[in-house]
Amino acid sequence: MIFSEEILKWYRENKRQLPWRDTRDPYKVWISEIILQQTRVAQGMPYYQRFVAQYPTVSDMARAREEEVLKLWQGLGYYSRARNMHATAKTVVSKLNGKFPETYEGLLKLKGIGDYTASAIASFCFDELQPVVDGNVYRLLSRYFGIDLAINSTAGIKQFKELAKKVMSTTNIRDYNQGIMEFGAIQCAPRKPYCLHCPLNKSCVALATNRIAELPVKLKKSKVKLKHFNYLVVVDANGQTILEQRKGKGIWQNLYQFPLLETKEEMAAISLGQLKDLGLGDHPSILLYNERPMVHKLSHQHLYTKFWILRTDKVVAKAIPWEKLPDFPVPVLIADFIKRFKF
DNA sequence: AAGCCGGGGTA
DNA sequence: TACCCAGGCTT
Repeated sequence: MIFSEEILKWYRENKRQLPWRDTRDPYKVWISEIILQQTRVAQGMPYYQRFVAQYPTVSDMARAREEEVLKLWQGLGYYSRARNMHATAKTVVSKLNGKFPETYEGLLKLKGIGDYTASAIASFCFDELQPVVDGNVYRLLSRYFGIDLAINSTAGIKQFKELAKKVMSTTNIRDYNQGIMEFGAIQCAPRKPYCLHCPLNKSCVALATNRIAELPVKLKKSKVKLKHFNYLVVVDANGQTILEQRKGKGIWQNLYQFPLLETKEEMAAISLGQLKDLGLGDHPSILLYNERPMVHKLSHQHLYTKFWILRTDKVVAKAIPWEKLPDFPVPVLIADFIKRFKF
């Protein structure tokens, strides 16, 4: 049987019921695709439900404040997705009359929509003949066709896209694209795929040559960097604390955190001179909350973190009541501390 | 072309 | 642990 027919058949028999599969509304499909970038379905599902409930239309999202969108996104990671999503909602409303573009080319111009996401929305909503090539598709194609070209090299990206286009269905691109990703995710899983009862096992090159475990090939990723974070948790005379918004380029852009001292080495003690003009007076008490640094692991950084509790009998200007903290979008590292810290 | 950007699930 | 996830943007 033809490759695409096998995919479609398998999909009909094995598809999961997912809310964004019941609609052709590009707004909802778009939300689901942004959320699912580098994110498993199980992790993204509750976020999808919350975003659709909170913002039923693109106008609702466009009207929201970025902080509110980030708060709803809190815990999903890769926060540029949320910022770009919000910016695109505003663009669609202000420049496109509230309507999403209906072509791959048009969608590609929007912030946060790259080749994969433009192909997904164009094919799912408008039946445009564009193949989707996500991590699942790379894996399936590299194994089935026995291709050891690195999937994240420039040549690999180009070749896999061409191959995906060559083997795609031209009669039901919507189900086929959903199907090939589902097949890769469930049947052709990263480790221990179910080759024994795979409908493609008669013609899979990797299986025939015993290379399932070696494919796909991926270029090595850069090394993890170690950083030392010292958070200054102020407790003032009114039991209020200080939060600052992260600006600039790095991680957690536009999220909030306690005032931060980043150091080259682990810090043993804090002197009054390091308290960043927080307005704590001359005699705050300094207590180290965790003697052993907590290690917060991101994919590219390991953050060795200490929380320093700074109590003062002064009233600190612009301090925030502890009960207001849940209103602010914060990294998981900060949210976990807030949850555990009782003062 | 390579680096950067989160957090969580899985074997 | 190491790898991966319905990737995209910046340098």
